[in-house]
Amino acid sequence: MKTKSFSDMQCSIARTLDHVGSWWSLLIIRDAMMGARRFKHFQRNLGIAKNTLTSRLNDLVAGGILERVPAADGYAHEEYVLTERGRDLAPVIIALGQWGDKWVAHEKGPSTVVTVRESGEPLPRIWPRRADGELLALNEVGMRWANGAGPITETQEKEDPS
Amino acid sequence: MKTKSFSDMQCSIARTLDHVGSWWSLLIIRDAMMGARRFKHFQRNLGIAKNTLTSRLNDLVAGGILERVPAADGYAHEEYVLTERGRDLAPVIIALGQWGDKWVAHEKGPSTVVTVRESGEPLPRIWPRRADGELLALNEVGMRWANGAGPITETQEKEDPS
DNA sequence: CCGTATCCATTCCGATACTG
DNA sequence: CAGTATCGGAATGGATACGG
Repeated sequence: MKTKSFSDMQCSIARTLDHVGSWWSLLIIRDAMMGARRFKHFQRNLGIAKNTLTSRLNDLVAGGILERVPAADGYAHEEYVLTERGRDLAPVIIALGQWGDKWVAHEKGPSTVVTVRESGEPLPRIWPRRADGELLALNEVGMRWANGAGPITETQEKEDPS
Repeated sequence: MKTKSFSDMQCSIARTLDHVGSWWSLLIIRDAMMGARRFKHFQRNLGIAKNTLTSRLNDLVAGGILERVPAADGYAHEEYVLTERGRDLAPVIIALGQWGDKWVAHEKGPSTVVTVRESGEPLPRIWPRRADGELLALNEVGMRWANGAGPITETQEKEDPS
């Protein structure tokens, strides 16, 4: 991000963060998922400065998250639409939103609502599941370094206590 | 974040982003999920400057994501452990990692592996599902503003082309 | 080992004015 | 409407030296 780029880290999370770019990027992606396609949509919804928005949009296009396409209705301007790469960020966006709804909700309630379209009910929490769809407890999820080492609840070392 | 705080936005995503603080925060949380508990763990794993690490850790503690606890082994130092609030960020972390694995993988492969502990197999993709666990296509997921307005694939307006 | 205190470089962002 | 150009302020992050 700032001084050091994360893109050379051998860590998918860091590489993703480096790619997405900044917090504004995620909010722009959220708005794109909500249907925003035009410069003025993003600008109005987010209250972001125009030059900043230009910069973020360019980054997202360069990163293959957004794509510039001619306006479908025949007008002169171009529009910004999510690529497959960008749509694939939906779980990240939704998970962020669900965490916020649960832990840092606004007193006036959430501004966006995510539902199962078929039933109209709120989308179940995005959460680790088994292949058959069963929810997993966190201690049933194994996180380890690719080179071996310990599970989520243990430290990676024996030696050298303080 | 920078100049403007997102915390007053009526948007769970923005509020979450504001809470988490910075990219380093998410990497620190990832490490904590991997079992890191001590200052030196984070510092070594992330290659982060000490003062920056101090600052981020303090923010995370203040935000209720991490908790300072006495070292379990009786040594003088304290350790940092995830709160429930922090553990609840697991879906975000995992989703970020999965996106990175898919789209911006490192040539040497991912550095961390997430599995179903029971079977040892890779964790299925974190993705929106119905209550019964069935995967949803993105167009089966409804995203709308809380005050009404259109679905994910439509713009929010009729007026004012150009 | 775990920080804290300075100092400094880079980046991000916002406000404003201006162009096609 | 959709940017671009310039400016300045703020936050992030790194290096280093120092204390508990």
